[in-house]
Amino acid sequence: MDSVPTKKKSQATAVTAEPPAAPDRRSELLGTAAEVFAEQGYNATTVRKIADHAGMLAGSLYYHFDSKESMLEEILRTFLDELWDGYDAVLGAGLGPRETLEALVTESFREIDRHRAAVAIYQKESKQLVAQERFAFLAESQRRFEKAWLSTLERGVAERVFRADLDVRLTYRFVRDTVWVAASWYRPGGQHSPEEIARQYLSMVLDGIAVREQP
Amino acid sequence: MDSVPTKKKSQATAVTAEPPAAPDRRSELLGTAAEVFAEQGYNATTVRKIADHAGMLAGSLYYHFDSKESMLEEILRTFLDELWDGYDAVLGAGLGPRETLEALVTESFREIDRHRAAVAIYQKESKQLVAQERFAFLAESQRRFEKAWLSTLERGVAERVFRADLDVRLTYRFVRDTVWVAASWYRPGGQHSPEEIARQYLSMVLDGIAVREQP
Amino acid sequence: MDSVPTKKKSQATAVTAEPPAAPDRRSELLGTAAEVFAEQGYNATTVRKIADHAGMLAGSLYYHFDSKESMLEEILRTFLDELWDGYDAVLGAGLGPRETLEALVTESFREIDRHRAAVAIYQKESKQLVAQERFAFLAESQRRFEKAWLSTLERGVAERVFRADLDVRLTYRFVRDTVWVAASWYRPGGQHSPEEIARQYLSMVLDGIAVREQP
Amino acid sequence: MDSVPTKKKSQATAVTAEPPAAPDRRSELLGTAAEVFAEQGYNATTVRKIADHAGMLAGSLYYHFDSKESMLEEILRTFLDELWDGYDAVLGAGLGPRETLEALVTESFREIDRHRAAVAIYQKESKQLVAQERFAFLAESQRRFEKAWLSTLERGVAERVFRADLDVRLTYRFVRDTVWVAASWYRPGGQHSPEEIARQYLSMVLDGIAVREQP
DNA sequence: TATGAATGAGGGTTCATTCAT
DNA sequence: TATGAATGAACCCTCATTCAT
Repeated sequence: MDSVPTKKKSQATAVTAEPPAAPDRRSELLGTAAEVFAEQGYNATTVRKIADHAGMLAGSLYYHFDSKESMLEEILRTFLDELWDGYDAVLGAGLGPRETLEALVTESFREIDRHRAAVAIYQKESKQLVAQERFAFLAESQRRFEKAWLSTLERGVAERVFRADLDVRLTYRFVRDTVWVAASWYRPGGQHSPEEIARQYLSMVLDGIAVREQP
Repeated sequence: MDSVPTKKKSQATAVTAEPPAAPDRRSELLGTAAEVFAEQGYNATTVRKIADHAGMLAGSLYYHFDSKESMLEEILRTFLDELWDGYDAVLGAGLGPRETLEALVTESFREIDRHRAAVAIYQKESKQLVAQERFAFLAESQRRFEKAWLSTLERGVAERVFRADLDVRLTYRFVRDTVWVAASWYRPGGQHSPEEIARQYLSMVLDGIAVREQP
Repeated sequence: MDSVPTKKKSQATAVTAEPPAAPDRRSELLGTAAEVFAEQGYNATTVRKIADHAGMLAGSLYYHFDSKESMLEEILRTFLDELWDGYDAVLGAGLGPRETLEALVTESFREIDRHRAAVAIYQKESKQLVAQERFAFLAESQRRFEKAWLSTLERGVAERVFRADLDVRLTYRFVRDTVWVAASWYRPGGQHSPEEIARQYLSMVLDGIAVREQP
Repeated sequence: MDSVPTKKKSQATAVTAEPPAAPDRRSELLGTAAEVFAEQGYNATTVRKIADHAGMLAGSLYYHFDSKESMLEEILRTFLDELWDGYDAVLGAGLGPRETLEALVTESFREIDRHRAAVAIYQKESKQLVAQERFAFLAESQRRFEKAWLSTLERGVAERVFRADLDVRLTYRFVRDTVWVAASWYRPGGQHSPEEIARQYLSMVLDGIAVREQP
């Protein structure tokens, strides 16, 4: 199960919770669902599979959620909300372009660590989903995302921190993809911490993998 | 349609004949299917949608193919066969590690150009598919792929062409994913040729995006 | 193949035949079809299976026949026509009840020998078919059949050749079924000739299998 | 519906309870399915027809059963299990050959009375089914069946209870077929009880239908 | 909260049949 | 006469969803 408690809220709910033994059955189920969606794909995941993983019958899920789609929506919304909490903090910190890029990448790997399943789902499904009204928030998020990265890269080029000959859009795509695609192989609790992966990754992106010729 | 001209043959056929213009209704249909699979995802693609795109009824497809799955298999097999033709040529050319890496990346972007749809399908579906006996050839290909890249990177490190502090496996994953994920946004006939994209990408990977401090 | 040439006609056609090499492609195909119908059941037999056995494509059969059902009809009609040729000869011969019964049974086993496939089809399918207008001739045949047997049995009882305590209808059913069901295991050219099987069977039906107590 | 009361249990349940009157929606549905299979043939029976007879939609059947085929399997298994309960009791009772034969025949007609539909299905379909792994139990049953009958007949011949000139295999086939084929016309609740039919039948088989010549 | 049973809309597939060549 | 390709109806089955209990 995805044991990802929403950071700040979790404490609040723990306090106010009324039915003692039900701190958040809902989030528990969402975690389970996210896990299965990530592993098998949204379409290939039947409601019954989710229910099986949760130890209940398919129909029973509908007490908690309106539909399979609403589960997906909630999973993605929760993830993106948290992601933007992090990103906004970085973007509002008044850092230089290189430091911003480093912070964004590091924050991204942290989110992958926390929401691996949601990220994997996002990667695989968002392209089809954005077309639906219900998932318009994905498009909105993508726009903000693109803007944040592009402007950081452009600022870097302008300030001569990044190379002048970059095709900024192309670079943006490469960087974006490489970061998020990591969700497909990253396993939380493995040998690399998110921060370490970020460092390695940044080292490669910023300085390249080739040995520099010593003049 | 999949604008995949068979490299060398394309000229020959263009010269010789149009009357036998239906040598391969089969390939035509596979191209259509690949397009739809790539756009909507394999599971979400109904056989009827493919048939619609091909201007026929769903049942008619079964005159040409055994099943929806066999279409998928043939699409992926054809793509991988051609990919390995190209890779094997590169790997057998006796190049140094840096040149090998450059040639592999360039070849990869050429394959994306030729088999965009198949690559996109491969990216999205292969993880679920390898579990099935029928798609065991995907696992085999992945093994060879990993070996080719890892050994190239290791050779580069040993020959001091690549940085000594690389985490080779991590680097492999980054490079691999970034290259192939390009299939999700690449549009053949767009403003960037495969070779140009390869060049930009290699520049980033090899030398980094940061401006080098002049000591 | 069902090597059942229509007895008398075969010679006639052989004489009149115009396309030298096509004495009766039609009957050949019907024989093939009957074979497959008998082995797999009418419903489970696809037109393609018949065509495969005949070395042609499914669609090609429609040059020779209107439909799958018309093949079935022709198979059954041919069989019943011949059956009644034989039965009518027996019934019109003015035999006593016991001799009539013996002759009918013997004739039946001869038909099984000649039209094994058709008999097997008849056994399995006639019950469903009679409901259709097209196969009304099956019902007609059944009526005649029942009448022939019942009257023979009744005559036998009246003439004290058969036991007085017989339930004639029940006996009729037993005799009828046992005779025809033999088509399901009979193999032409096996160790028992039709006449020998008839003899054994008649011996059992007429005299019983128990040893008679000698008073 | 299949009016198949479980022999001994029927009284117990009749006494204890009606509220838990739905212990077996499953058996109810199987009875319905058996009825339709018997009447229309397995292949010609659509799942929808079964559902219609049961007053539900086709898809709903799949809540109770895995597939159409699994319904067939369960129907045949249930029938054969009960049949062998009866046969084994007879075979283990230490009767003489004639009494064994009488008891087997009587038991057979009782099973036809109880499982008419299943017997009819068995008759029509078992030949095609045995080829499938899933229905291997049919072949097993057939082997035991043959052995039981053949040995009884042989014992009878050896003990001079049955005629010495019998072709035992042929006799076995006649007896076997005549008994079971009765399922195609037998109607439970008709004018003949199973025991009466058995008596008539045995009288014919044992003593023949011909009047004995009084010496 | 959860179950058991059912719904209804498809989805992949089969197959008898048609028809231009 | 036969082929190759397609049609269209029907079939078995799946699955998200509903609802009385």
